[in-house]
This record gives sequence, C-alpha cells and structure tokens, in this order.
Amino acid sequence: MTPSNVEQVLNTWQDSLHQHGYRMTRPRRQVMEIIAASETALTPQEIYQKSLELERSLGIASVYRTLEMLEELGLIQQIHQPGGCHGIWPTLEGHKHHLICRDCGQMQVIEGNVDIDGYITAIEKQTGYRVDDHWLQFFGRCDGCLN
Amino acid sequence: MTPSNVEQVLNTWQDSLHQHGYRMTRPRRQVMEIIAASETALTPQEIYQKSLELERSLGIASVYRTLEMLEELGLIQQIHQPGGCHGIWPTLEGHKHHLICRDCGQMQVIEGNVDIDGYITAIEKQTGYRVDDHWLQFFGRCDGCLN
DNA sequence: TCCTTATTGATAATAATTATCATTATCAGT
DNA sequence: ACTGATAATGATAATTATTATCAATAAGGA
Ligand SMILES: [Mn+2]
Ligand SMILES: [Mn+2]
Ligand SMILES: [Zn+2]
Ligand SMILES: [Zn+2]
Repeated sequence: MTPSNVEQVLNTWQDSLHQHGYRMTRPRRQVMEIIAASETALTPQEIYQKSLELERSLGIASVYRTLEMLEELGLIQQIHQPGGCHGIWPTLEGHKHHLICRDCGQMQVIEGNVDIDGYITAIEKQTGYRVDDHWLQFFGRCDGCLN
Repeated sequence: MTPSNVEQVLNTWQDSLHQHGYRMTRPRRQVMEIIAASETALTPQEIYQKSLELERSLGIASVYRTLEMLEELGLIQQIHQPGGCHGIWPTLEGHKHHLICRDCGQMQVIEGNVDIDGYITAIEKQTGYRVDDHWLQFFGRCDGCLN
C-alpha cells in the first residue's frame, strides 16, 4: 500500500473503533500502521519486533489485545501458510483470494471466480452441509523470486 | 473411516515407513491409529490426550516426532481452521478439498473441480507468479449440527 | 537369538500466548 | 480547555505449546 493509502485505511479503522466504543490509542495506531504498511502477512511476534525500531515500542500484550480487537471488528483476518501460520492481513472486501510467494512471503490479492458458487451448491446438495464460508489460497513463487 | 479401512491405511503407512528406513514402533502405531480413526482433524495435544486413555500412553515428544515423520513422508497434512489451527489429517490423493463443520469439527472430503485449473492459469498470467499449490477449504454446519 | 542402533520417554529448555494489576491516558461532559 | 471516570497500557507472572537432551529400551536384520 502507498503511504496515503495507509492513511485512508487507518481513518476507516479509527471510525470503526469509535463506533464500537473503543478508544484510539497510540499503541493501537502503531499496530494498525505496521499491518497496513506491510507487504507480507505478519505474525504477532513480527509486529512486536517491528515496533522495537520505533521511538516508543509496544508492549507484547498490547499487540495481542489490539489484534484480538481488530479481528473482532472484522478489520483483519488470519492468513494460513504451510510452515508458518497465523499471519495477519487486512480483511478483503468482496470475494477475493490470496496468492502467496513461498520465498519472500509477498502477497497478491486475486479476484474470486464465480464458478465456485455453483461448486458450493453442488457440495451442499451432496453432503447435507450448509456452507457459509470458504478459503482459497494459492502458493507459488513471485516474479522477483523466480529470476 | 471404518475399522477395517483404518487397518488398510495403517498397512500402507507401515510400508512407507519401512521403505524409508523407519522402524514401526508401538508409539508410532498408536499415533497413526488415532489419526486414522478420527472423525475430526486433531492437534498434537489432542492426539496426546487421546493416548492417555490407552493401556500404555504416549510421550508427548514422541507424538511430535511421529507427526514430523508422517508429514515428511507426505502421509498427513495440516488442516487450517478459523480459531484453532494445525489440525492433522491424512493426506488426500488427487485433487480434493476439505469441508469442515464449525460446530463439531467433522470433516468431509470433496472432489476438486477442474475449473480451478483454468483459474490458476489466469492468475499466473495476471501476476507473473508461478503457482504450484492451492488450498480450498469450505466451512459451514453439518447435517447433524443443523438440526 | 543376538547385536547394533534407532527410538523412546522423562524432563529441561525455549517460545508463544494469556492473565494480573498498579499506573497512565483517552475522551465525553462540562 | 479542564476534569473525572474508566478504558487501556505495560511490566511481569503464569500458563501453554514446542523443541532439545540423554540414559534406557526395543526393533529388526544377521
Ligand atoms: Mn493455519
Ligand atoms: Mn472464493
Ligand atoms: Zn517472492
Ligand atoms: Zn457438525
């Protein structure tokens, strides 16, 4: 994300916090800035480590508490990867998927394809389950890491 | 899986162990039996807990070591779930996906649909990534938990 | 059956997450 | 702008999960 894009996301998130009765504090802003500015999905520990380079670092407990809040508000979600789970990424609007580079971790957001809806209907008929969500993630190597 | 089906899987796995120079021991057999007989994806801790009810329980270190070996042999894989990750499930042959009940955790194996291949080709052209794997998981409620 | 050595299990060490509580800082109300 | 109620922080303790260590054990080829 570009710096101005990060600011825009931060403002949206701040509105959501206030609408739900949460205060906007410096630690929370720092966590949100780190997440929104990152090119890769970060773990709680990675977010904490990045904060150590700031003028005023975070408490590890505040990192976990902020992530819990952001997830409850639906502003972030967990990205699951082979051999390194629980990365954090802003929630996607609409029907999108994740493409992740195995080498550098860089992520791309992919438009969802409509065919999956028909697939889901078939699955529900076949199994008797009611499907309310799905995850689709692609793994591979990015252009930079291939060359 | 039915008991006889479990036995069949266990024999296949035992062959794989011996072919790779691993010994078939009682702890390893117990871990494999627990995994193969389970209706839900289990965590390492859950596998250990189940073993406590057996005549001769497992050491927690042996659980982790056995899982590491089985994963290296490609016999099991990690199942990632919202709010409870790193469940263990036997590796699927061919192109299949997972359907997981949010309430009871029961899993169903779903045939993969061919449309995803075309989707992947489009993604590669669009992003410059080379895609070598994908995960597709469906979440919902099973027939039993709906009623 | 014997022997080599891979494997186990008890436990120590490390890492990650959650709980506790005195202190601090946000922000609604004036 | 100031004040006060209290939400939130951060240091740290407690808990939980995972990995490392090593003497004792057992698998399986000879
Ligand atoms: Mn996961
Ligand atoms: Mn989709
Ligand atoms: Zn890359
Ligand atoms: Zn169910």
